[in-house]
Amino acid sequence: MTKKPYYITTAIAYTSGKPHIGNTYEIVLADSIARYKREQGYDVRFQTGTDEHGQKIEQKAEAAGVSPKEFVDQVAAEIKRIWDLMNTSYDKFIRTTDSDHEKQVQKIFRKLYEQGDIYKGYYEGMYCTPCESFFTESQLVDGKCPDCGRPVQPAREEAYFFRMSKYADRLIQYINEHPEFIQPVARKNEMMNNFLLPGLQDLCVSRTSFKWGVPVDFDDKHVIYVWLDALTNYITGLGYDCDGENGELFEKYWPADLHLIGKDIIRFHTIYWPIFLMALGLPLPKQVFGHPWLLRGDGKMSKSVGNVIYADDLVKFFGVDAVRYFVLHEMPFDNDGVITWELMVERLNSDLANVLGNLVNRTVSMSNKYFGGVVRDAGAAEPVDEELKKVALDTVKKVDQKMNELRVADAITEIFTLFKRGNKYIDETTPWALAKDEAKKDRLATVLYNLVESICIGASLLESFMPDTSKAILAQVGGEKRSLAQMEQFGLYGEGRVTEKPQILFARMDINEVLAQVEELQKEQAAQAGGEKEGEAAEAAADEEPVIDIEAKPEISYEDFAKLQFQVGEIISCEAVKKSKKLLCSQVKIGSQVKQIVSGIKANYTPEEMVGKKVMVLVNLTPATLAGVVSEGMLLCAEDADGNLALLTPEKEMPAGAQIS
RNA sequence: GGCGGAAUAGCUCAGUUGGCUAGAGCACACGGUUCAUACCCGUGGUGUCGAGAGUUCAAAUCUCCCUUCCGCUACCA
Repeated sequence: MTKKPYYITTAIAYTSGKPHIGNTYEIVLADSIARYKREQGYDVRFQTGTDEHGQKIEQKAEAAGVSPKEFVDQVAAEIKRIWDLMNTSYDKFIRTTDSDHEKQVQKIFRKLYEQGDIYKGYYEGMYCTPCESFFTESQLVDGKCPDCGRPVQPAREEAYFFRMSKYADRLIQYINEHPEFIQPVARKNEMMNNFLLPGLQDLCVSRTSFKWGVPVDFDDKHVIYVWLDALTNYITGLGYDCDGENGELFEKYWPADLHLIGKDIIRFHTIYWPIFLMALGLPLPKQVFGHPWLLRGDGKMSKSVGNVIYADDLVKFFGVDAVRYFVLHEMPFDNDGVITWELMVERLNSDLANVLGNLVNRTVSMSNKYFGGVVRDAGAAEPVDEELKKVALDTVKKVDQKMNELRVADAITEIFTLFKRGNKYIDETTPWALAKDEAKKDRLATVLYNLVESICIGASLLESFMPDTSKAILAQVGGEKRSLAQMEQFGLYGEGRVTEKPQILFARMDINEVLAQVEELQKEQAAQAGGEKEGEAAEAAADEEPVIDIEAKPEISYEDFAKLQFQVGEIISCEAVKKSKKLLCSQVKIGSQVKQIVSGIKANYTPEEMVGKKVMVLVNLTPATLAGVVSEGMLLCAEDADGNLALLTPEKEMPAGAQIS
């Protein structure tokens, strides 16, 4: 009998730095699903890997004084090390710098170009520099920018674009006919309403502003931009060949059953990726699941604060399986989950140590004490046993059902319900009381047998989620790992022995001690981050603050620059713009006049704190109306990669109206 | 601004097509127990099911409206 194939992938991790716990969640989740599918009898192919191109990496490598390849080799090795540390059972770790991948990406690009899906676009006459937007001819209004009405400018940049609109209707149809394609379903509406139904924009698929990428082989000024390079890993990793010489793996496993990705890249996986596949004449993946994030409960993670949680630190504290348990259990299906040190210690103590660890411990302990470690069913059944058996067998079914819905957290909860039932069974049967009566020896043996049998079932189910713990439990109770089919009945254990002494599976931890250690760790981390900022770039560039890349604009002449009039302005009053989430409206004193200026900085500044600030103002900008309010200039701001804004202010006291040049 | 989602116990959440005294886990309190990792078992909730109105024999559930939060998106001079 041939097994049914099942192909599951994670997103490939960007090799700009060490992955934190949020990245790690995805691989552990995928691993649990992959392991469970194997249990279900599928022939599973599980692929993960790294996305290694781009300007950010080019710049980081330069800062570190190494070549981009050396840089990504190091980071990719680190990522792989953490994936291995987490005991994940991937079959293939693909890197986008793998030569066979790069070769295929080039071939794919060429093929799409030759069949007309990719075209070379020029910004000439269609680029509005102030709006930083590229428009097609049809979008222009009277030959001018449809947004601001100003003339569009000829630009010297060229780029390749993918004709997305050509396939939009087919994609809409596919999504409508396959309601399970985008998970959770709420995301489907977002994609439809925001992108597909309003009309898809063509996607820029090449860059000339950096070199670290796969070159377009017929036009080597260009490198192939991220999505065409990164997304295709799912097929190149199987040996896809665009000339039709596909490897066996591809024929067997494509289309993918599940792309597991973070919710931030759903758009690329549910719109661009399917369209690329359509263009290549390939079937689409069956399902894309955009999982939520695991966040810290006490604020955003930040290296400078030192509260970034890394998987290997967690493993040092709690061990691999405990960490796997945390991330899988705390992550709900469609909302962001929260993770804190307190929560982890609580889960460790109550679920892992008290419920599971202690159940195994007391069972092993009693078997040794009363029967010298021998476990066998003496046949002295009582009605109370039936309920335990029922819960055990039901748990198997419930776990299966939850896993088929990808409800991994719920599946684990079901297993722990069985362990809890085991503890209750001990109280119901009071083995220590039975032990006092020689006539009840058989009953005592049967009780312990039922316990061991239940534990074997629970431990076998646990394999997909906590593989080492599963093994450790089975070893302690002298049981064999069961297949799903073997868990349709209760009583397969036969006769066996438990280990001589119970091993502590999970030691309880004291929250205060943990927090004290965490504090030490955070100090170290913050100190390290501080050190890096002071310029020890070569040493630890991978952990530095992010490099900011923005699109390079064409060079301008001094004359162009001289057209811009900057002056210092003083904000004399400021209020939020109604009808807008991001805009503040300021009255700005510039020399003897006062201008009203609207700025999109509400997320970073309150109206109160704006007042009194001296800021840099672009004064001679054509007035425009924003959210119904006239704006007569622009406040200059710096912006980081996360969109945080900082107003530019004169470094020394300057009067309002002072010229800036 | 557009589209969508959410609001239930101290905390995290479940509540299927409207139907009995609204549930689970954690935390907390008390009781029991002693095989066990100071553990386990049991008991304990006056929760205006976000506010208001409506439909119905019956609403956490359906409709309308309001408030607050969140997601995606647009705008952000």
